Amino acid sequence: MTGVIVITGPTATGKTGLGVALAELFGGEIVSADSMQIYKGMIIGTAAPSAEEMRGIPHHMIGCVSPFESYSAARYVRDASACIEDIAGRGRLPIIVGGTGLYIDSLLSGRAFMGGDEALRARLSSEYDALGGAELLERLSRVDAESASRLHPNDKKRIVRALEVYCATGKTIAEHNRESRLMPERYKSCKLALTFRERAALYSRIDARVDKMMADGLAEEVERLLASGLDERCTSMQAIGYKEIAAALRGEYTLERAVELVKRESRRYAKRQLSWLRAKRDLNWIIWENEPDYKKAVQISTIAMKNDGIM
RNA sequence: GCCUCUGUAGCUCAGUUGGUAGAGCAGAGGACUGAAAAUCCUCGUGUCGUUGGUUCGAUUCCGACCGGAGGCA
Repeated sequence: MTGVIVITGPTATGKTGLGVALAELFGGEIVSADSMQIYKGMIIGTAAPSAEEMRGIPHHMIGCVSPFESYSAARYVRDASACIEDIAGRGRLPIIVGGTGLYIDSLLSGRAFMGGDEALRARLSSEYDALGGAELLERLSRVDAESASRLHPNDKKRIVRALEVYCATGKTIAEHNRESRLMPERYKSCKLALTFRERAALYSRIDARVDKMMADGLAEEVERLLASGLDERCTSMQAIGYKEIAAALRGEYTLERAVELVKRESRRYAKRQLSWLRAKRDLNWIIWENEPDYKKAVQISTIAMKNDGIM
Protein backbone atom coordinates (compact mmCIF):
# COMPACT_ATOMS: atom_id res chain seq x y z
CA MET A 1 0.00 0.00 0.00
CA THR A 2 1.25 3.45 -0.90
CA GLY A 3 2.52 5.41 2.07
CA VAL A 4 1.97 9.14 2.41
CA ILE A 5 2.72 11.86 4.89
CA VAL A 6 -0.01 14.29 5.87
CA ILE A 7 0.78 17.69 7.34
CA THR A 8 -2.24 19.54 8.63
CA GLY A 9 -3.19 22.04 11.32
CA PRO A 10 -4.91 25.37 11.54
CA THR A 11 -4.01 28.25 9.29
CA ALA A 12 -0.66 30.01 9.82
CA THR A 13 1.07 27.22 11.71
CA GLY A 14 3.91 26.60 9.29
CA LYS A 15 2.63 23.61 7.33
CA THR A 16 4.28 24.78 4.13
CA GLY A 17 7.70 25.07 5.74
CA LEU A 18 7.60 21.64 7.33
CA GLY A 19 6.30 20.07 4.13
CA VAL A 20 9.21 21.38 2.10
CA ALA A 21 11.72 20.40 4.79
CA LEU A 22 10.46 16.81 4.82
CA ALA A 23 10.27 16.70 1.03
CA GLU A 24 13.93 17.72 0.79
CA LEU A 25 14.96 15.15 3.33
CA PHE A 26 12.95 12.20 2.02
CA GLY A 27 12.64 12.90 -1.67
CA GLY A 28 9.03 13.97 -1.57
CA GLU A 29 6.60 16.08 -3.54
CA ILE A 30 3.84 18.22 -2.13
CA VAL A 31 0.15 17.62 -2.76
CA SER A 32 -1.79 20.58 -1.44
CA ALA A 33 -5.03 19.92 0.45
CA ASP A 34 -6.41 23.41 0.47
CA SER A 35 -9.85 24.22 -0.87
CA MET A 36 -8.89 27.77 -1.85
CA GLN A 37 -5.28 27.47 -2.99
CA ILE A 38 -6.69 25.18 -5.65
CA TYR A 39 -8.00 28.24 -7.51
CA LYS A 40 -5.87 30.04 -10.02
CA GLY A 41 -4.83 33.59 -9.24
CA MET A 42 -5.59 33.44 -5.53
CA ILE A 43 -2.08 33.59 -4.20
CA ILE A 44 -1.61 36.30 -1.62
CA GLY A 45 -4.85 35.78 0.28
CA THR A 46 -4.48 32.01 0.48
CA ALA A 47 -0.82 32.25 1.48
CA ALA A 48 0.07 29.92 -1.36
CA PRO A 49 3.77 29.07 -1.26
CA SER A 50 6.04 31.25 -3.37
CA ALA A 51 8.71 29.80 -5.64
CA GLU A 52 11.24 30.73 -2.99
CA GLU A 53 9.36 28.84 -0.30
CA MET A 54 8.98 25.80 -2.54
CA ARG A 55 12.77 25.55 -2.89
CA GLY A 56 12.49 23.55 -6.05
CA ILE A 57 10.15 20.94 -4.61
CA PRO A 58 7.27 20.14 -6.98
CA HIS A 59 3.90 21.28 -5.65
CA HIS A 60 0.62 19.90 -6.95
CA MET A 61 -3.01 20.92 -6.63
CA ILE A 62 -2.28 24.64 -6.30
CA GLY A 63 -3.72 27.18 -8.72
CA CYS A 64 -4.96 24.50 -11.07
CA VAL A 65 -8.68 25.29 -11.24
CA SER A 66 -10.41 28.35 -12.66
CA PRO A 67 -11.89 30.50 -9.88
CA PHE A 68 -15.12 30.59 -11.86
CA GLU A 69 -15.57 26.87 -11.28
CA SER A 70 -17.07 25.36 -8.20
CA TYR A 71 -14.64 22.78 -6.96
CA SER A 72 -15.65 20.04 -4.54
CA ALA A 73 -14.39 17.37 -2.19
CA ALA A 74 -15.41 14.74 -4.71
CA ARG A 75 -13.28 16.26 -7.42
CA TYR A 76 -10.43 16.68 -5.00
CA VAL A 77 -10.42 12.97 -4.18
CA ARG A 78 -10.19 12.15 -7.86
CA ASP A 79 -7.56 14.73 -8.78
CA ALA A 80 -5.37 14.32 -5.73
CA SER A 81 -5.45 10.53 -5.98
CA ALA A 82 -4.08 10.80 -9.49
CA CYS A 83 -1.28 13.02 -8.20
CA ILE A 84 -0.40 10.59 -5.45
CA GLU A 85 -0.28 7.64 -7.80
CA ASP A 86 1.90 9.57 -10.16
CA ILE A 87 4.31 10.66 -7.44
CA ALA A 88 4.52 7.25 -5.82
CA GLY A 89 4.89 5.66 -9.26
CA ARG A 90 8.04 7.66 -9.78
CA GLY A 91 9.36 6.40 -6.48
CA ARG A 92 8.88 9.64 -4.62
CA LEU A 93 7.07 10.28 -1.37
CA PRO A 94 3.71 12.06 -1.55
CA ILE A 95 3.36 14.70 1.17
CA ILE A 96 -0.16 16.01 1.59
CA VAL A 97 -0.10 19.51 3.05
CA GLY A 98 -3.15 21.54 3.91
CA GLY A 99 -5.83 22.63 6.30
CA THR A 100 -8.98 21.45 4.58
CA GLY A 101 -9.95 18.57 6.83
CA LEU A 102 -12.76 17.23 4.71
CA TYR A 103 -10.50 16.98 1.69
CA ILE A 104 -7.81 15.11 3.59
CA ASP A 105 -10.18 12.64 5.23
CA SER A 106 -11.96 12.02 1.96
CA LEU A 107 -8.75 11.52 0.07
CA LEU A 108 -7.32 9.04 2.55
CA SER A 109 -10.43 6.95 2.60
CA GLY A 110 -10.97 7.29 -1.13
CA ARG A 111 -14.47 8.27 -0.22
CA ALA A 112 -17.06 8.17 -2.95
CA PHE A 113 -19.64 10.88 -2.58
CA MET A 114 -23.26 10.25 -3.36
CA GLY A 115 -24.14 11.79 -6.67
CA GLY A 116 -26.57 14.65 -6.67
CA ASP A 117 -28.58 16.79 -8.97
CA GLU A 118 -28.02 20.53 -9.29
CA ALA A 119 -31.54 21.35 -10.45
CA LEU A 120 -33.07 19.27 -7.71
CA ARG A 121 -30.88 20.96 -5.16
CA ALA A 122 -31.89 24.40 -6.39
CA ARG A 123 -35.56 23.42 -6.12
CA LEU A 124 -35.13 22.08 -2.58
CA SER A 125 -33.23 25.16 -1.61
CA SER A 126 -36.03 27.47 -2.67
CA GLU A 127 -38.54 25.24 -0.94
CA TYR A 128 -36.51 25.56 2.21
CA ASP A 129 -36.66 29.34 1.88
CA ALA A 130 -40.38 29.30 1.22
CA LEU A 131 -41.53 26.70 3.72
CA GLY A 132 -38.93 27.01 6.45
CA GLY A 133 -36.41 24.66 7.96
CA ALA A 134 -38.76 22.92 10.35
CA GLU A 135 -41.00 21.87 7.48
CA LEU A 136 -38.15 20.50 5.36
CA LEU A 137 -36.58 18.78 8.34
CA GLU A 138 -39.94 17.16 9.01
CA ARG A 139 -40.07 15.98 5.43
CA LEU A 140 -36.56 14.56 5.75
CA SER A 141 -37.45 12.74 8.93
CA ARG A 142 -40.13 10.80 7.08
CA VAL A 143 -37.56 9.28 4.71
CA ASP A 144 -34.35 9.51 6.71
CA ALA A 145 -35.11 9.80 10.39
CA GLU A 146 -31.53 9.07 11.30
CA SER A 147 -30.08 12.08 9.50
CA ALA A 148 -32.99 14.30 10.47
CA SER A 149 -32.45 13.62 14.14
CA ARG A 150 -28.91 14.92 13.90
CA LEU A 151 -29.72 18.13 12.06
CA HIS A 152 -30.92 21.48 13.30
CA PRO A 153 -33.75 23.20 11.37
CA ASN A 154 -31.39 26.06 10.55
CA ASP A 155 -28.83 23.79 8.92
CA LYS A 156 -30.09 24.48 5.44
CA LYS A 157 -27.13 23.11 3.55
CA ARG A 158 -27.26 19.72 5.17
CA ILE A 159 -31.02 19.35 5.14
CA VAL A 160 -31.14 20.21 1.46
CA ARG A 161 -28.29 17.88 0.65
CA ALA A 162 -29.81 14.97 2.59
CA LEU A 163 -33.07 15.43 0.77
CA GLU A 164 -31.28 15.80 -2.54
CA VAL A 165 -29.35 12.58 -2.09
CA TYR A 166 -32.45 10.66 -1.15
CA CYS A 167 -34.57 12.04 -3.98
CA ALA A 168 -31.83 11.54 -6.57
CA THR A 169 -30.65 8.09 -5.58
CA GLY A 170 -33.34 6.52 -3.42
CA LYS A 171 -30.76 5.84 -0.78
CA THR A 172 -30.46 7.87 2.40
CA ILE A 173 -27.34 9.83 3.08
CA ALA A 174 -27.19 8.19 6.50
CA GLU A 175 -26.88 4.75 4.91
CA HIS A 176 -24.29 6.00 2.52
CA ASN A 177 -22.29 7.58 5.31
CA ARG A 178 -22.42 4.44 7.35
CA GLU A 179 -21.09 2.38 4.46
CA SER A 180 -18.36 4.85 3.60
CA ARG A 181 -17.21 4.94 7.20
CA LEU A 182 -16.41 1.26 6.94
CA MET A 183 -14.08 1.76 4.03
CA PRO A 184 -10.48 1.12 5.01
CA GLU A 185 -7.99 3.91 4.36
CA ARG A 186 -6.51 3.68 0.90
CA TYR A 187 -3.09 4.87 1.86
CA LYS A 188 -0.87 4.07 4.73
CA SER A 189 -0.25 7.44 6.32
CA CYS A 190 1.67 9.31 8.96
CA LYS A 191 -0.40 12.30 10.01
CA LEU A 192 1.29 15.30 11.53
CA ALA A 193 -0.76 18.12 13.01
CA LEU A 194 0.76 21.49 13.84
CA THR A 195 -0.38 24.03 16.37
CA PHE A 196 0.80 26.43 19.04
CA ARG A 197 0.81 25.80 22.77
CA GLU A 198 -0.98 29.09 23.41
CA ARG A 199 -4.02 30.14 21.43
CA ALA A 200 -2.86 33.75 21.74
CA ALA A 201 0.36 32.92 19.87
CA LEU A 202 -1.63 31.44 17.00
CA TYR A 203 -3.91 34.45 16.88
CA SER A 204 -1.16 37.06 16.88
CA ARG A 205 0.53 35.13 14.10
CA ILE A 206 -2.69 35.18 12.10
CA ASP A 207 -3.08 38.92 12.65
CA ALA A 208 0.48 39.57 11.56
CA ARG A 209 0.03 37.44 8.48
CA VAL A 210 -3.06 39.37 7.41
CA ASP A 211 -1.13 42.63 7.76
CA LYS A 212 1.59 41.14 5.61
CA MET A 213 -0.94 40.06 2.97
CA MET A 214 -2.21 43.63 2.76
CA ALA A 215 1.33 44.94 2.44
CA ASP A 216 1.94 42.38 -0.29
CA GLY A 217 -1.03 43.64 -2.29
CA LEU A 218 -4.03 41.55 -1.32
CA ALA A 219 -6.42 44.39 -2.17
CA GLU A 220 -4.96 44.59 -5.68
CA GLU A 221 -5.24 40.83 -6.08
CA VAL A 222 -8.92 40.95 -5.14
CA GLU A 223 -9.48 43.88 -7.47
CA ARG A 224 -7.92 41.94 -10.32
CA LEU A 225 -10.15 38.92 -9.69
CA LEU A 226 -13.25 41.08 -9.50
CA ALA A 227 -12.27 42.84 -12.70
CA SER A 228 -12.12 39.46 -14.43
CA GLY A 229 -15.83 39.08 -13.74
CA LEU A 230 -15.90 36.98 -10.58
CA ASP A 231 -18.58 37.77 -8.07
CA GLU A 232 -19.48 36.73 -4.57
CA ARG A 233 -21.57 33.80 -5.76
CA CYS A 234 -18.49 31.93 -6.91
CA THR A 235 -17.14 29.49 -4.35
CA SER A 236 -13.68 30.99 -4.76
CA MET A 237 -14.96 34.38 -3.65
CA GLN A 238 -16.20 32.92 -0.39
CA ALA A 239 -12.61 32.63 0.74
CA ILE A 240 -11.67 34.57 3.83
CA GLY A 241 -9.79 37.69 2.82
CA TYR A 242 -11.49 37.84 -0.55
CA LYS A 243 -15.11 38.24 0.42
CA GLU A 244 -14.38 40.94 2.99
CA ILE A 245 -12.13 42.97 0.74
CA ALA A 246 -14.54 42.62 -2.14
CA ALA A 247 -17.26 44.07 0.10
CA ALA A 248 -15.00 46.98 1.03
CA LEU A 249 -14.22 47.63 -2.62
CA ARG A 250 -17.96 47.70 -3.26
CA GLY A 251 -18.17 50.43 -0.63
CA GLU A 252 -19.94 48.46 2.10
CA TYR A 253 -17.30 49.45 4.63
CA THR A 254 -13.75 50.75 4.77
CA LEU A 255 -10.67 48.77 3.90
CA GLU A 256 -9.52 49.11 7.53
CA ARG A 257 -12.74 47.48 8.67
CA ALA A 258 -12.25 44.74 6.09
CA VAL A 259 -8.82 44.00 7.48
CA GLU A 260 -10.25 43.67 10.98
CA LEU A 261 -12.88 41.30 9.68
CA VAL A 262 -10.35 39.21 7.78
CA LYS A 263 -8.35 38.80 10.97
CA ARG A 264 -11.37 37.87 13.01
CA GLU A 265 -12.67 35.41 10.44
CA SER A 266 -9.25 33.83 10.12
CA ARG A 267 -9.08 33.36 13.89
CA ARG A 268 -12.51 31.76 13.92
CA TYR A 269 -11.54 29.58 11.02
CA ALA A 270 -8.46 28.39 12.88
CA LYS A 271 -10.66 27.56 15.84
CA ARG A 272 -12.97 25.48 13.65
CA GLN A 273 -10.00 23.67 12.18
CA LEU A 274 -8.78 22.88 15.67
CA SER A 275 -12.15 21.57 16.65
CA TRP A 276 -12.18 19.29 13.59
CA LEU A 277 -8.68 18.01 14.32
CA ARG A 278 -9.21 17.44 18.02
CA ALA A 279 -11.89 14.93 17.19
CA LYS A 280 -9.35 12.83 15.27
CA ARG A 281 -7.55 10.00 16.96
CA ASP A 282 -4.46 9.11 14.95
CA LEU A 283 -2.68 12.44 14.75
CA ASN A 284 0.93 13.11 15.72
CA TRP A 285 0.77 16.59 17.21
CA ILE A 286 3.70 18.94 16.91
CA ILE A 287 3.17 21.83 19.29
CA TRP A 288 5.17 25.02 18.85
CA GLU A 289 6.02 27.06 21.89
CA ASN A 290 6.29 30.46 20.20
CA GLU A 291 7.87 30.06 16.80
CA PRO A 292 7.99 27.06 14.49
CA ASP A 293 11.18 25.09 15.07
CA TYR A 294 11.57 23.07 11.89
CA LYS A 295 14.70 21.29 12.98
CA LYS A 296 12.95 19.83 15.96
CA ALA A 297 9.79 19.20 13.94
CA VAL A 298 11.74 17.17 11.40
CA GLN A 299 13.10 14.98 14.19
CA ILE A 300 9.65 14.45 15.66
CA SER A 301 8.26 13.74 12.21
CA THR A 302 10.93 11.17 11.46
CA ILE A 303 10.13 9.26 14.61
CA ALA A 304 6.40 9.45 13.90
CA MET A 305 7.01 8.17 10.38
CA LYS A 306 8.86 5.16 11.70
CA ASN A 307 6.14 4.45 14.23
CA ASP A 308 3.46 4.70 11.59
CA GLY A 309 5.38 2.44 9.21
CA ILE A 310 6.17 5.01 6.55
CA MET A 311 9.86 4.63 5.51
C1' G B 1 -7.44 73.70 45.25
C1' C B 2 -12.91 73.75 44.37
C1' C B 3 -17.28 71.96 41.54
C1' U B 4 -19.73 68.41 38.31
C1' C B 5 -19.89 63.76 36.01
C1' U B 6 -17.90 58.89 36.18
C1' G B 7 -15.75 53.85 37.94
C1' U B 8 -20.52 46.97 36.80
C1' A B 9 -17.96 40.51 32.30
C1' G B 10 -11.79 41.08 28.01
C1' C B 11 -14.33 45.88 25.52
C1' U B 12 -18.74 49.30 25.11
C1' C B 13 -22.56 49.92 28.24
C1' A B 14 -27.64 48.70 30.68
C1' G B 15 -29.75 47.69 35.46
C1' U B 16 -31.18 46.84 40.53
C1' U B 17 -37.57 52.50 43.67
C1' G B 18 -31.86 48.25 48.94
C1' G B 19 -32.84 41.22 48.62
C1' U B 20 -25.27 39.95 45.32
C1' A B 21 -26.80 41.54 37.96
C1' G B 22 -27.64 41.46 31.94
C1' A B 23 -27.16 42.92 26.61
C1' G B 24 -24.08 43.74 22.19
C1' C B 25 -19.29 42.80 20.58
C1' A B 26 -14.90 39.99 21.59
C1' G B 27 -14.09 35.11 23.24
C1' A B 28 -14.85 29.66 24.37
C1' G B 29 -16.74 24.61 23.21
C1' G B 30 -18.97 21.39 19.63
C1' A B 31 -20.79 19.44 14.87
C1' C B 32 -19.37 18.49 9.98
C1' U B 33 -19.49 12.71 4.18
C1' G B 34 -20.32 16.20 -3.85
C1' A B 35 -20.07 24.47 -1.37
C1' A B 36 -15.87 22.87 3.94
C1' A B 37 -11.59 29.44 4.13
C1' A B 38 -18.44 26.93 3.49
C1' U B 39 -22.48 25.80 6.83
C1' C B 40 -24.77 24.94 11.61
C1' C B 41 -25.47 24.46 17.18
C1' U B 42 -24.36 25.67 22.41
C1' C B 43 -22.12 28.84 26.27
C1' G B 44 -22.37 35.17 30.30
C1' U B 45 -20.16 34.54 38.60
C1' G B 46 -18.27 39.17 37.53
C1' U B 47 -14.17 41.12 44.79
C1' C B 48 -20.85 45.65 40.58
C1' G B 49 -13.14 50.85 42.20
C1' U B 50 -11.46 50.54 47.74
C1' U B 51 -12.98 51.31 52.59
C1' G B 52 -16.11 52.86 56.68
C1' G B 53 -21.38 53.86 58.03
C1' U B 54 -26.91 53.26 57.97
C1' U B 55 -29.78 48.62 57.50
C1' C B 56 -32.07 42.11 59.07
C1' G B 57 -29.58 42.78 54.31
C1' A B 58 -25.73 47.53 50.23
C1' U B 59 -23.41 46.73 43.95
C1' U B 60 -27.79 50.00 44.84
C1' C B 61 -28.37 55.12 50.15
C1' C B 62 -24.52 58.32 52.99
C1' G B 63 -19.14 59.55 54.02
C1' A B 64 -14.00 59.17 53.04
C1' C B 65 -10.25 57.56 49.88
C1' C B 66 -8.14 56.00 45.05
C1' G B 67 -8.59 56.07 39.45
C1' G B 68 -10.71 58.64 34.88
C1' A B 69 -13.23 62.83 32.16
C1' G B 70 -14.82 67.81 32.03
C1' G B 71 -15.48 72.77 34.15
C1' C B 72 -13.94 76.92 37.42
C1' A B 73 -9.85 79.02 39.45
